[in-house]
Amino acid sequence: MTNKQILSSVKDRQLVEKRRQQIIKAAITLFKQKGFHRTTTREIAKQSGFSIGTLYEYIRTKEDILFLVCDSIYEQVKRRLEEVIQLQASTEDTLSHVVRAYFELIDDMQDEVVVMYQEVKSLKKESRDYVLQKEREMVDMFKAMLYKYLPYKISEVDAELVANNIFVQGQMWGFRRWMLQKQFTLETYIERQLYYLRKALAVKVP
Amino acid sequence: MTNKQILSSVKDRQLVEKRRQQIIKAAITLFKQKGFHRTTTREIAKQSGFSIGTLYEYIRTKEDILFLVCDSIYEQVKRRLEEVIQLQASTEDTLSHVVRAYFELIDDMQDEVVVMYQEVKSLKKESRDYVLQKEREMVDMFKAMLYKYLPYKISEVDAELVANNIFVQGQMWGFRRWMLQKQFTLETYIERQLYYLRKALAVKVP
Amino acid sequence: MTNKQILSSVKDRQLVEKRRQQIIKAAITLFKQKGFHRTTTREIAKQSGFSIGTLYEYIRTKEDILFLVCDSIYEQVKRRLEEVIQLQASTEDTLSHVVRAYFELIDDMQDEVVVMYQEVKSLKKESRDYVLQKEREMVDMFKAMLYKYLPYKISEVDAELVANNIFVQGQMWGFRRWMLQKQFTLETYIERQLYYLRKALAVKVP
Amino acid sequence: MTNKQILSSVKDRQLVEKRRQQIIKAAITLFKQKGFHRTTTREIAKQSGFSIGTLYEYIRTKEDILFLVCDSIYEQVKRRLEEVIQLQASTEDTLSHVVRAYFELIDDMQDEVVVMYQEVKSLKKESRDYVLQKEREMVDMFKAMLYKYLPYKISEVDAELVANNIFVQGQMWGFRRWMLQKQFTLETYIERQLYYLRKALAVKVP
DNA sequence: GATGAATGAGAGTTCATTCAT
DNA sequence: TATGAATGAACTCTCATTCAT
Repeated sequence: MTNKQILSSVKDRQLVEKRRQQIIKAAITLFKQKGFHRTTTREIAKQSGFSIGTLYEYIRTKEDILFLVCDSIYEQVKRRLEEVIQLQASTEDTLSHVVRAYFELIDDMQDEVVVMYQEVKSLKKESRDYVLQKEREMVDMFKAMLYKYLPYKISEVDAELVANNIFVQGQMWGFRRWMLQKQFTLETYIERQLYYLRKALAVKVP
Repeated sequence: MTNKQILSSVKDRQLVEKRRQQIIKAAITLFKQKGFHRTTTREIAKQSGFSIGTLYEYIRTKEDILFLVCDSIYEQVKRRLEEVIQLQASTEDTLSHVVRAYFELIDDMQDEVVVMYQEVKSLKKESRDYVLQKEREMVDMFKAMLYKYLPYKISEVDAELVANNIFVQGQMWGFRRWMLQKQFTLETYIERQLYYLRKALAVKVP
Repeated sequence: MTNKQILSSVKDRQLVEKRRQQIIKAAITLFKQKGFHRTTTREIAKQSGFSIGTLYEYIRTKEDILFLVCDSIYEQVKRRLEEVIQLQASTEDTLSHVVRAYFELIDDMQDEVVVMYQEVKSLKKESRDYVLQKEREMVDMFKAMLYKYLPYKISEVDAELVANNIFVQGQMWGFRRWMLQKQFTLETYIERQLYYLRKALAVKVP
Repeated sequence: MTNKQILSSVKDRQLVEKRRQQIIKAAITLFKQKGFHRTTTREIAKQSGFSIGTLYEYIRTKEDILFLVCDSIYEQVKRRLEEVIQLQASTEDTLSHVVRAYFELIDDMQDEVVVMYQEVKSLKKESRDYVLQKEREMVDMFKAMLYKYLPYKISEVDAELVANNIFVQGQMWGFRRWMLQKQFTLETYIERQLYYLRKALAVKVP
């Protein structure tokens, strides 16, 4: 799965993987600055450290690059979120720990996250659906946590809502920096969001 | 303010205003379908009902159109939000009423809202800042409401946070339709968000 | 029919016609020198006397140019052949007159004819079929003449064969110059071909 | 002669010959489908069964491949024509036999012949002249036959004309299939062409 | 001898913008 | 004011050819 679906004329699977990481890294840097549409394939090639011809040995169209980028970021975020959940799995107040870890993760991958949310919509339906599936899965992780760690039974609809709220509040930290950063550090942001989350969920932990 | 800053070679102020409304309407229709970058000025002219030459009598660059569109939408949303606040100003549980009205407004202007949030980032810094100022003002309206109607004194930081949360939950209804619509109608969405909002704010109203 | 099927973004029909004649003329000149594939659209634009952008206001793809060229040449050859037939319609030995006129016509349009036969095959099936239909019609004119002016009844199969032979002997004069021109002038070529044609058809005229 | 003039970095003469046969076979297959210009060297390498690198060990440019192909086909046609002439050399009505054999040969090598005539023009002058020399030689064979087997003395000019006509009528069977095949089988085509040829030449044989 | 990754000139095409009418 | 033909910079993508392994 993942990159596999994008054809490359180069046979060496390892090399393909390496080159694609270079492409992704370069593309994120550039998309961050000027967005997908204003970034040219030549610029991506140059930033990747090879020629335009070489770039096209590893992708077929410019859209492929966008897909690679979005897919890679979603995959990373999701993987890191999974790791966190696995680790925290037995602590008390796991909910808070995971939400905190999620917000930290977003902060850490800030640039990537911004790029991703700005550009997924430029993917054509098929690729977009594929990528958004991962978002669905992340929200589902939050739902699963709510079911598991809440001291009472939450309805499915409410779990869906709260999970989405958490998810979006994470994005918000990436996206609305320009508005939030005057008053919040990551730490205060997490702390206050958790405060209200616990109140909303009537969880009394720490 | 607003359009005034964009130069037009046509002198008749009224005509300028009329034509620009046509342009904005046409552009929103098209941006909704294909986004700003994939829409051509020719298409906008055609959809507006006049020639490409005429289009350029009322704007100077393609970016101007984007600015016109974003500015117009923000302005509308903001104006409608102000109206709502004015109207509801004396009811008990004004908070709920306004939030509800805001969510309904977003639902009503769904297409415009999506277009706006997808494309503001394509504006160059200066125009973007100008437009985002309106977003700041909207958030401030929510903050003002919290100060005014909450039965206790909320800290500025918390007001900022909650106002942003409300604001973003509105956007969320416009943006995350693909994820939410299986389980929510506008009514249930509003109802459940308000439920959690009240719990978080420890407001016990209805 | 003809050009009509190729879309142009320019509205003025007369202008379209005029510009396309320029394009056709330029393209023939260039195709003659280097063939379709080795000629660039930029070169065609330049030779046409306008910019690359303007070229693309009158055609959509490079293939369109090839179609325009082939179609135009076939149309001309066919039209001139029809005129000749009309004019000669009552003379005795009309057959010889028409064949002679046809050979002269080929000689006159030598460059065009060579270009046409070299490049039709590069058209995609649909366009090619459309153009070749005109060749079919020309052969049919010869067949019609054989039926009408031969002093005996020729079978359909034989009419088909002889008509094709005449047609191809015309092309041959355009195509095989490199081989024929050492020994033939147009006049001697026509004279000897007609000599053998009459013998083959057992027509004794002049 | 022949391939010898095309340089190869590989020393083993036999291997060169073997590889080139592979290349020629692959190229004909591909040129038949998409023509010379639309076929890439990579495709030729793949179809030949080796890598692009290896391909370039046996040729220097893409044009070399075209030359190899054209030359090889001309050589084959010519060789087979010579064999036929040798064999039939003593029969009465040799003329008919050879012409018949020539038409059958064309039918047999139809694909190759079509490829060849479509693409020779893409060779650069020098190579083209080299290849066309073989065509000259074939026409000369027909001329020689006319001198030898006609019961009267034919002028050189007429011999040239008739030889070319025969030659072109052969090509015609390869090239104008789309027009001829509704009414002719190879057999009827040969039979009717011979019928008219004999009448034209006033040969009364069978 | 064989391989295939790398190269980059160059091709076709688009589209924001201008300006004469 | 309105029009739309003209422009050309800029973009994506291809492919013949090379060369280190």
